[in-house]
Amino acid sequence: MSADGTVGKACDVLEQVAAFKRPARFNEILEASPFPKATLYRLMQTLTNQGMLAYDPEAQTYSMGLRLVRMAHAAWGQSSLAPIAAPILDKLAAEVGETIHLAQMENGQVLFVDKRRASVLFETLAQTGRVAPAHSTGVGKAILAFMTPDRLERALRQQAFVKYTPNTHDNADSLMAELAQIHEDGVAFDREEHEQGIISIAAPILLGSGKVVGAVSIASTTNRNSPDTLQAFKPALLDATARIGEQATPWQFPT
Amino acid sequence: MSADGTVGKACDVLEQVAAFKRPARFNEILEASPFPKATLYRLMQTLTNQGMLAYDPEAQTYSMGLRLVRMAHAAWGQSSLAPIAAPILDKLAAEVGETIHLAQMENGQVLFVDKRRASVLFETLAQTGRVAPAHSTGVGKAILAFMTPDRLERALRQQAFVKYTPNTHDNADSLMAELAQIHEDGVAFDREEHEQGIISIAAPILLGSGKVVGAVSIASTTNRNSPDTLQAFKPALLDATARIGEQATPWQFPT
DNA sequence: AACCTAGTTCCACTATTTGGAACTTGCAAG
DNA sequence: CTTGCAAGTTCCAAATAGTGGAACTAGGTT
Repeated sequence: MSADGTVGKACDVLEQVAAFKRPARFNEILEASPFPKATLYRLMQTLTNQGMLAYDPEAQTYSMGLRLVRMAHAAWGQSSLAPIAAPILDKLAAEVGETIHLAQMENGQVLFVDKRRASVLFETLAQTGRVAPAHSTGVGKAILAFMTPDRLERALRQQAFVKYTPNTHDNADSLMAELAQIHEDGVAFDREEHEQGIISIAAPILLGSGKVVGAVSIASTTNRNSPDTLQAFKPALLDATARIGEQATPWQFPT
Repeated sequence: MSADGTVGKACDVLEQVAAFKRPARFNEILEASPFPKATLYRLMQTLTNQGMLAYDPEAQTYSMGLRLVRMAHAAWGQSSLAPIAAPILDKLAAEVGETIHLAQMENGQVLFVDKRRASVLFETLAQTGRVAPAHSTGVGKAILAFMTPDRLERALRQQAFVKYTPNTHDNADSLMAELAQIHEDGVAFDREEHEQGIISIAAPILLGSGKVVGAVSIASTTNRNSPDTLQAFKPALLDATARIGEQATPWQFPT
């Protein structure tokens, strides 16, 4: 994306490697990257012996380093809502018996920071850390609806409006209309806009100052629920987000 | 630690910020870092607008950026045993009803990659990503005991032999003696060596080639169990580690 | 109003990064 | 066996990007 000197390039490389969902060969990464061979090579060497990347000499592949995992652990504990929200999400999960997501915004994209799975117990990290587009998820819309106009504008400019299902918003205008309504209502619905058969109700997490810092959603399938029945969870959901908002100190995201 | 050009410094800065377990002021970080003010300042700016750090203008604090979380998610799927081991750990957890850890080695330190909590359901990521010393944990010793001599030597050179409890090994010799015995026995015990009241039984995960890539432990408290009763879990544990080892492709750690 | 201290900017100096090209490996086809 | 090709690695002079001392600004304190 941008080019902030060497460090910026290093970050780009990390991102590239992350983009392969498996360990990748040097050449694969080279092809996907804008850097000349020698440059990329040196960068990857540096990152490798910093522990940010891991190189397997036998398979000649690079993957993300464990040092990164350790740092991310710190990140999770520090800059995210997750640790504050955890007990509240536990309680909410127990109450509603559905899958719950906690999300934050990272430049126009929804980042899932934590979740509670209804029945099957684990897999937490597997979903946590995943990114979804803002315009087609309950949490995304809940966050957008409560952003300040300028932040909203910036976020929307980065939207691609990919049409995942027939219900997905495919332009800014229809989305904006819904956002206004969400703002009034206090909760957002995902009516199979991201995935066929999956619906959710979501509410923003607001700081005392009124700043949105994230959102919580209760998701279900069309088999078990409809948007109308999800409506029943609204009080519990709003209670949870309010409590998280109260407890959140405003170490939130920049810009 | 080491100095690999700008990127190395950037990593050091990230580590510094991570070391504070809360968002930190510029000056706090400055004091803890070897870099001059201007240099640190520029580095942190770069990292911030790369999303590796997050800056809160209101509180004037830095914390780890969400971009790291996203990358770590990739790391989890790529370079760790976790996705392969997940179903097997689930089964093991159900069988033994105790807390289970999955760990990998990162230059002399044990990194917890995944866990299953006996009773309380969640908190997964909270522990996942944490680092513990190798000489005083079941998983650590299980891994060390099956390393090749040269890797072992390198790993031990980085050990500090901190004495956490009266039972902790405080020198290489006593540790080596136990490692030999563990190698023979196939499992390692942690007899309150890291934390008073916590014991565990651990077994290494071996690749077909015989290379250790990690370890699994079953942990309990002295109230509920003793090393002797943990012994009863040995078959289930060995079965689990064997199965993980079979399925693991050798994208493992470098050097 | 004078005085700190945390945070930010400046800028000449220099060390680091750059990347084209040449070299090495390892394997596969002739 | 040797020729050819592709992946990976090293070189080095040119130039860019990083350095850090010092000077500046903001905002709070005595």
